[in-house]
Amino acid sequence: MTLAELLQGSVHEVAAGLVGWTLLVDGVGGRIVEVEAYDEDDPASHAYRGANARNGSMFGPPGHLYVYRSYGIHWCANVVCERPGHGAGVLLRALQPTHGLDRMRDRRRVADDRLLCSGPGRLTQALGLSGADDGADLSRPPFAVLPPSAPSVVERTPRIGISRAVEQPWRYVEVGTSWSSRRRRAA
DNA sequence: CTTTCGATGATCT
DNA sequence: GATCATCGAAAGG
Repeated sequence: MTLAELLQGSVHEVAAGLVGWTLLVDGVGGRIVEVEAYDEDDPASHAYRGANARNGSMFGPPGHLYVYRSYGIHWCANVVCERPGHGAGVLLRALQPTHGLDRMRDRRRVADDRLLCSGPGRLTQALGLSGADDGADLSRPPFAVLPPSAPSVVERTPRIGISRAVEQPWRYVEVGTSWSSRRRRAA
């Protein structure tokens, strides 16, 4: 399976399928363990009300990045999906760091490696992503997206930090990971 | 341990 | 003027 082949599917197939892949930026990154799907006709999606100056890359070619500023402070990154005439993407929420740990620690300055990439804003900071990367093609350097060696077990939960369509289970997390943005609550 | 709240800027109403 | 796909420090229990 190549990234281009995975991107042929629906936003939800792409989101679930991306879990376990490795994302690298200039050789720095890790395994994708948590994402969220933002589909067309999704009130929580930035693309819901059509294209604007911020979300334009969501309406561009699949396999590119949509990077936006969040709460005026952080950057968040999506993988753009193929939805002709609409905008859709998969928000990258957490990685299990595997490559370039030293560079990530330099950028993040946190005591615990668990905090390097466990959140959409943390992830972009660790990888050095910013608005300059909005629209960038993930199939070309300095980016690399590598398939997993074995399939992951993925669970669906409601998405985090939104106020519309809050009950849709469109967050995809690798079962058993300790690198997601939220630890599983005790039962 | 949990909850609250400020930062900060683009977009929406 | 309000909201927001967030984070981290501070305050409370």
